[in-house]
Amino acid sequence: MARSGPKLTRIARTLGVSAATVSNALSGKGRVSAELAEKIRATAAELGYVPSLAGRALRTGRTAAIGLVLPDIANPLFPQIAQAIELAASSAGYGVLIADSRGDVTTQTKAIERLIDRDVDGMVIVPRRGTRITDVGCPVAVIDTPSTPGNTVAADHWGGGRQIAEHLKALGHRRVLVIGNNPASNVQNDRIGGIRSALAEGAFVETLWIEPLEREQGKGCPLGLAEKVAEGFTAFACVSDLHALRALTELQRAGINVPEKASVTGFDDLIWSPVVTPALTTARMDMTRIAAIAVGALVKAIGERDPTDAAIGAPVTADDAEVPMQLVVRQSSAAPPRIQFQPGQTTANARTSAPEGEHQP
Amino acid sequence: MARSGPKLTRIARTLGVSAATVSNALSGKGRVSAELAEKIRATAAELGYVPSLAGRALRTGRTAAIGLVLPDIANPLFPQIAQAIELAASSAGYGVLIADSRGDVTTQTKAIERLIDRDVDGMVIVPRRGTRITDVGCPVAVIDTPSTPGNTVAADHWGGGRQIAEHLKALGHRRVLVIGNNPASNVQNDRIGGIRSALAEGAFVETLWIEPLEREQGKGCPLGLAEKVAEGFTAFACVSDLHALRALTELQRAGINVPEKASVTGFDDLIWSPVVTPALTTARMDMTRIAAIAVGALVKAIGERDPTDAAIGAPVTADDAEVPMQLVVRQSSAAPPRIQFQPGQTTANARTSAPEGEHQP
DNA sequence: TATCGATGATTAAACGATTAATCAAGCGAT
DNA sequence: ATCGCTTGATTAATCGTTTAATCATCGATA
Repeated sequence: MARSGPKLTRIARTLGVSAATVSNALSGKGRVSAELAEKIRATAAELGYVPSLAGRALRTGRTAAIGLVLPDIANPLFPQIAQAIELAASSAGYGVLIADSRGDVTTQTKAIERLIDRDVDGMVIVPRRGTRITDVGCPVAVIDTPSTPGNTVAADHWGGGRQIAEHLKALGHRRVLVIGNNPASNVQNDRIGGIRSALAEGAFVETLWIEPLEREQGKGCPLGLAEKVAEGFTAFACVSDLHALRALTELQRAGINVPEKASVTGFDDLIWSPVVTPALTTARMDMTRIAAIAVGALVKAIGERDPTDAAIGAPVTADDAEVPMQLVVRQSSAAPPRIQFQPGQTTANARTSAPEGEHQP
Repeated sequence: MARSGPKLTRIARTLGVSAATVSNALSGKGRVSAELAEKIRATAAELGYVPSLAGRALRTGRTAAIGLVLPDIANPLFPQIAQAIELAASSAGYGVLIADSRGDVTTQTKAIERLIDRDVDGMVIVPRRGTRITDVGCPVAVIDTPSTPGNTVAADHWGGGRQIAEHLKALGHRRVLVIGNNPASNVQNDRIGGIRSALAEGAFVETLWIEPLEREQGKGCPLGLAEKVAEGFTAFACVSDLHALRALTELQRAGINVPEKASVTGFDDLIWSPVVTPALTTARMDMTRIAAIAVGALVKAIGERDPTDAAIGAPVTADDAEVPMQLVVRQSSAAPPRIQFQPGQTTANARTSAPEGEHQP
């Protein structure tokens, strides 16, 4: 209720015109003379007029609010996403309502329903791994991965995987262990696909899935990376910085120095990545751009939509659905130990990227 | 606009009564006979009636939405907080609008203004370190620390500090380095105060502040913990798990095994705490309870407030402003190395808490 | 000069709910 | 039988904005 501020009628009365004229002048819609419009804008600004969203919503059927649905709000990416979406939305004049789904599917449905009941104009959904977004009854932007059908916009996870892989290859790694969490995740599969494709010739790649392993051995169980090192693996390419962190500390704990004896890479450039020792090499998404595209497409769809009609179909589409990832090289990746080098390899090139100090045996 | 769903009048027409009666029946306010009320509720449920928030907001001046303001949305605690607040708010019938302030003070003010312009009924603010909440013009619940004036509810950070300290003391630690980020933070000061107070007799405590150090030596600089170990420090009590992680990896990297040669503790039980090796000993806040109290107090204040009056004064108060923290003992804390033990110490007791394997020299 | 069009502003209805004021009916007591 | 009170429901106003329809004015055209 615009906290006791001036209403439209207040401005109208002040200038001796009708409320409709004020509305027209401010929205630039009806027919208002230039000078009167200017005068109206001036006094509106002077009085600090802020339109009542409630009044407008009632009349137009638009609440100027969008919902943000994340599968797992405990996801460490959440801050990045929320921040980016909020920025994009607020500069487009939209508010952001959050919906928690605690990973649970039924809870997610409930959360979406609550948003609908609140009459959001649209929603941004980062779907839970593998979940298909059912028709929700308002425009929806989906941020998942380019290979997902119905995806609106996403980082080029595959390309990010390629970049990580190229980086490791250039350093001289030939036996790489890819560490993922759950094979049902589209994002993870794309990242891994990218890694494998870039490493296809001349390198051996194996994949370790954490979640199945933990179902067997219990949460937080060791991943057995020391054994993998013994098997000749020199690099651990993790599908998220969280797993990279896990790998890093497990290796360190086992006395395997990173990056001298083994390299570790992650994804997403999460908060701790630059802070740990050694700082993590990772691939970052351009969340600001992704959010801008998602919200842009959403707002466009909202504008084109007749607010009185009911459900609409598929998620909205954007012109630019694929945003490149950026490789961030830090200290957790370097050339593999000498003994692992294959004959004919350009060791010189690889060595230059290795951090100073702590040389290998 | 309750997406093409049935309106009040629709129910009224179906039953041949007036809209006012339906409204009264549903809200239980006016005078409606029991059987008619029941019939109305039944058909409302059957038709799937959802009241239009916009219509209601316009009439009552209540939007049933609250704002959530966090100083730094990149804060890794954000997911926990947001999740808890959202849960508490939604079960009280409120939606949660997020406001990003990117750490910046002016941006924070802007964000708060946007929330006001959106007519939130109240807001929950987790203030930036040291910031006093100016009068915002709607009820406000502040979550900071019990010692902050104007605080509504918070974890007992001091008590959490004491628990960490008691734990370390019981393990036998006598030289403890406390690691904080910024001395201007109320929360950090309380945590450190608690630690120091419990360690006052019979132990030596020093505090290391990261932010000042980084201003000198650059972001991500080493904290020099190996030197501290050489100086005889056996435990590093960090004011956040993020710093604990930094300390842990720096120590591991320097070849100092945790917890055999040095213990590391954190705060907040962040996402990675159970996952790293060794898993972090930490102190957790009961965010669910804190959020419930904050939102409860807020909702109460909203209910008592006359929606037409303007600014109100101080933040709302709650009966129970101090929620105890919970010590979570994991593998990163153990008895200090033998050589550090003071004569007359009950080493047996301390040893029992130490993890098996990897014995000290 | 009467008419047509364009221009600039006003009127009034509508969005969907809440609520104070009003009204009708039933019943007990005077 | 009438007055007054309670009960149960209706009427109508209201919140603040938007917008279709209307109206008045003036200049130009026939």
